[in-house]
Amino acid sequence: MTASNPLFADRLIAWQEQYGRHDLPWQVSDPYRIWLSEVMLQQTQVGTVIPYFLNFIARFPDVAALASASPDDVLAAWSGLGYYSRARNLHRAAQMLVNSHGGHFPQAPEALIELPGVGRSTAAAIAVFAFGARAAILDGNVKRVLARWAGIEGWPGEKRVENTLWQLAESLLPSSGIAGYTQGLMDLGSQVCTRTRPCCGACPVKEDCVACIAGRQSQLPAPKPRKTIPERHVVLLLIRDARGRIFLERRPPAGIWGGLWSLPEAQDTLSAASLCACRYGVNVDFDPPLPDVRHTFTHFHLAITPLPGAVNGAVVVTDSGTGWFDLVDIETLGLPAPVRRLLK
DNA sequence: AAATCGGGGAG
DNA sequence: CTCCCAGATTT
Repeated sequence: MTASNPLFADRLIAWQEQYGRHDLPWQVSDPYRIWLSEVMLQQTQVGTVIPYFLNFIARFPDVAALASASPDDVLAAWSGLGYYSRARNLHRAAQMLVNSHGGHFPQAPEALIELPGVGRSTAAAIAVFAFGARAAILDGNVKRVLARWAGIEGWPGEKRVENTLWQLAESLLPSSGIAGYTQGLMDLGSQVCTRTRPCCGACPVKEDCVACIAGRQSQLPAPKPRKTIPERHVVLLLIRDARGRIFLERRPPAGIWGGLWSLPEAQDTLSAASLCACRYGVNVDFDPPLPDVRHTFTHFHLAITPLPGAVNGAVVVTDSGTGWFDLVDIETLGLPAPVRRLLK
């Protein structure tokens, strides 16, 4: 049902006609402008591309003009867009078109993909918009739309996930109205099915969207797995009083270990004493730090430096967010696992 | 500060 | 094949 639902394309086409974009400067029949826009849009947003596009076609109105331009002039027209290999590839491709294709664009995606700077998705987009070919695109917007609609798990940068998405994209193609459908996918991804806070109320395929139905819009598509999990470091203070009790502090309600009793936390070993005096009104003599303890969370590593110390003199009365506890009582307290381990 | 984006090129 | 990069922009 999902992989071959004809209604998906029909709803998208109808939505695009009413709500999609129809007046972009590259929504023309000229393959040159379509190609140029697709390359510019590869890593750059529509709003940024428009002025560059207009300037570019003013300077280089067709393939022949671009092919005969100097590399410096092409780069100059590209300056500010970034990813300058796109401009160099564009220039090379224009010369290939003039020298090997009589200045005309080949129509098949398999031929278009031979041009430098044109990959599978860009080749399909050109073939669709310029020649009405029945081909699937898969850019970032489309990946997001399809991953959400079909509930495809995993990070789309992963080969397996990307293959699944390509397969799905091919299977959803309509038998007619390919240009409106393709434009609709792009428009939906950029205007409705946005990365954060998608406007699902305005979506034409919300009725059978897995992410929308399950409320999993923020989880699909899965984000890129962090290669290096961030490393954070804290100093946890093991403060004892004369009776051997340990000083604990209740953590703020939100954030890590929210609301749990925990050891006081310092930025570093040097600032610990002044922190205790200032914040808790106690004078603490600290011993040398104990060896670090590592604890791994889902999204970061935490290196804990345990810093033992003892209060000298009378203990000042504390507020309800802090307290002195006997080790036996600590057993029954809600403590973060690494803190509990530390206290043993 | 970290993620994003499609294609090319290196390994 | 599988990484890793380019760069401006967004979060």
